[in-house]
Amino acid sequence: MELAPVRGSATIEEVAARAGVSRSTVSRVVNGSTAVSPTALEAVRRAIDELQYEPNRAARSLASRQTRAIALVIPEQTDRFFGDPFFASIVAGISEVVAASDYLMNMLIASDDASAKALAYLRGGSVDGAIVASHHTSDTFLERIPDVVPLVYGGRPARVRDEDYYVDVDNVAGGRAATAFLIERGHRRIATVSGPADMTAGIDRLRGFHDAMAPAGLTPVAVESGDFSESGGALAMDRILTATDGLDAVFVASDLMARGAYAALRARGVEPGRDVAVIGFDDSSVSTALAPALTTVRQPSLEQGRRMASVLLDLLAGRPAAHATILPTEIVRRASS
Amino acid sequence: MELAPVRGSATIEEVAARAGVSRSTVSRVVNGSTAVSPTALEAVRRAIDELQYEPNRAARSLASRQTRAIALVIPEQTDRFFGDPFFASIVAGISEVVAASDYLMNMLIASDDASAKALAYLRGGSVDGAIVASHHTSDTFLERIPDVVPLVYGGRPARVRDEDYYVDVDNVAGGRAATAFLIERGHRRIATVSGPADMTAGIDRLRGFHDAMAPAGLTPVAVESGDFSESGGALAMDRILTATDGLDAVFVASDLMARGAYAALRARGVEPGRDVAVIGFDDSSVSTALAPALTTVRQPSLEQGRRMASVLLDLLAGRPAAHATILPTEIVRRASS
DNA sequence: TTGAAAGCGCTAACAT
DNA sequence: ATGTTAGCGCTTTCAA
Repeated sequence: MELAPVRGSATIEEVAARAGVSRSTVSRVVNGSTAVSPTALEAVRRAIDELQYEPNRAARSLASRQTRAIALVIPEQTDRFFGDPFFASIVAGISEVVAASDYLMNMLIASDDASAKALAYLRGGSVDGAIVASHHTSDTFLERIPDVVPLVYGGRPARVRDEDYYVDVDNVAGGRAATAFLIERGHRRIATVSGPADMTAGIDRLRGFHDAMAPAGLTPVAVESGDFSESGGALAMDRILTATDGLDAVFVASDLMARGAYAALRARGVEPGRDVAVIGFDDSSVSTALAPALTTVRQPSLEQGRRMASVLLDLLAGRPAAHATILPTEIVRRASS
Repeated sequence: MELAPVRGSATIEEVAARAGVSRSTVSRVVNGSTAVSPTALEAVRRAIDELQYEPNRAARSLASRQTRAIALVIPEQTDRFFGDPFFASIVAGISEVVAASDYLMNMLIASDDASAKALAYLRGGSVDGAIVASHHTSDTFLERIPDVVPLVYGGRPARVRDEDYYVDVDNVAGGRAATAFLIERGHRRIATVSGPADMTAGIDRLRGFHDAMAPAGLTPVAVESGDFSESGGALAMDRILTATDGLDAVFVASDLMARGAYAALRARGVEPGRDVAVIGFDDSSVSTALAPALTTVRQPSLEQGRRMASVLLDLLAGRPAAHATILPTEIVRRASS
C-alpha cells in the first residue's frame, strides 16, 4: 500500500537533527520556553525556517492534551444565522480575538436533530472550549456542554446556573430607554414588535418596554412578537396594524425586524418616521441603510463577540473570569423618531 | 503537577477491556470493518454505549494521518462576508453536505496580513482539504494552498491552472441574459453597476453586459463598479446619475448593490421600477424584501455550496471530480423591470 | 476473525 | 541549559 503524498511539513525530529540538538530543545523553542541558550535558539530557528517546519497539530494535541481550538456552536438555521448582520458582528468580534491568539475556531452547526452529534463531537476532545452564539430556551442540550468543555454563552441563558459564563447586553435597560425615548417625544399610542418569547433577548427587551410604559401610565396599543428576522418583523407589524386603529410609535426589538416593519407600514400607506415613529434595536448596518435612517438602540455587538472570546480564552488559560458580563446600550437618534 | 480534570471520554483500551476483546477489534468496529464476528461486534457496541465512548480525534489523526476536517477559507473582511446573504447560502450549502459526512468544518479567516498564518495552519496538518468561499485576484497566497492540501474554489479563480478545482455559475451568460432582458423590454439607455474588477464574478458579469449590448448596437450609458456591498452599490449608482443625464435601465451586478442603488435612485427623486428599470443578480433574500420587488438573475448559491463541498469530499475520498463545475442562472422577473 | 506490536509526532517529567 | 525517556490514544501491519 502506497503512502499518501508527503504534503506535510518536516517533523520535529528532522529539525532537531539539522540544528544539532535534541527534540526537546526544538520543542522548547517552539513553545517559547526561556530555558534555551542563545546559540541553540538561533540554530533551531534557522532549521525551522529552512525546513518550513510546522508542528503537527494532532501530535501536539495528543501529547499536551489540549487542542488549541474552540468551537463556535450555532444552534440556529444556518441561513437565519448568516443572514443577520448582528451575528456578523458577533462572529467578527470573536474571530478577531481568536485570530490574535494561537487558537483556532471550528464552526459547529448544531441544528435541532444534530445536537447529539454536536455533543459527541465536543466530547471527542476536538476542542478545548465552546462559545454559543445564539440560543433558544428550547436548546436544552447546551446545558450539558459545560460537563465536557468550558462554555461561554452569547446572551444570558434561559436558566442561569452558578457555573455558567455569559456575555450579554443590558436588554432590559435598552428596551426601557427606547420606550422612554418615544414617550419623551410625546408619543402615547405605542406598540412594540417584540423578539421571540423563547430567547432571553426578546424577553428582556419586552420587559424593558413594559417597565417604561407602566410608570408613564400608558398601556401598550399592541404587542406582537417576531423571530428577529426581516419577514418576521413585517408580519408582526402587519398584525399590529390590523388589530389597532391607530398608533403613534412602535418599538421594534431588532433592526432587521424594523426593516420588515417599514415595509409593512408602507404597504398600508403609513410612512415610517412621519406617520409613525419607529425605534429599532442593534444599530447594525441595517439602520443606516434604511430610509428614513432608523433611530435605534446601539448594542456593542463587536465588543460582545470580543468579550465572549476573551472570557473563554481566560477560562482556558486558567485565569479567573467574570461569570456575567453585561454591556451597556445607548440610543442612537436618527430620522425615524 | 495535577492533571487536567478528566472531562474526556473513555479510551479504546477501556472499551476493549469491558468488551473482552483487544484494542484492534474495537478499532475495527469503530471504523466499520467487516472482519468482526457478530458476537464481538455486539459486545463492543454495548461497551461503547455504556462507556459513552467517543474516539479521540487527535489520536486518530495522528495514527491515520488524516484529520477528517476541512477548512473554509475566508479571505474577506469578516463583516463583509457574514453580512451578505449570498455567502449565507453558500455556507449553508457547504455545511449541509459537510454535516452529512463525518467531516468537520473549520473557519479560517485569512485576512490580508494573516495569509502566512493561514498557510502555516494548513501545512500543520489540521485539515485534509480546503474550500475558498470568495476571493479577489490579489489573494495570490491561495495559489499555494494546493501544494499543501486539496482545494476547491467557489467561483473561478483569476488564473485557472489545470490542477485547479472550482464551482462557479455562468456569470457571463447571466450578465448577458439580464442585459438582453432589458433590451427586449425596449430600454435603450442602459447603464450597469458592475462588480469589482478584481473578482471574476464581477468581470464576467460585466463581460456578459457588453456581450449583449454590442450586437444590439447599443453603447452603455455608464459603467461604474461597486464592491458587491450595499453602500458600494449606492455609491456607484450615484456616480452614474451624476455622470449621465438620463437612463432607462440599469443592470446591477448583485442584489445587495441593487438595494443600495434603489436608495441612490430615490435620493435623486428617481423611482426604481417606474422611472428606471432595475435588474439585479443573485436572487437572494434581498430581492423579494425590496419594494418594488427586484427582477434579478437567480444563481443557485445553495447548490453551489453543496457542489463545492462534494467536489472536495470526492477528492479526499480519492474519487474523480470535475475540475470545473458551472451552474446555470435564470431570470426571475419581478416588479422592478 | 483476532491479537500483538510498532509507530504516528509531539510534550513533559526527570535526569544530568 | 539540554538530553533521555515515557507516554498521549489511536490505526495498521503482521502473525496466528
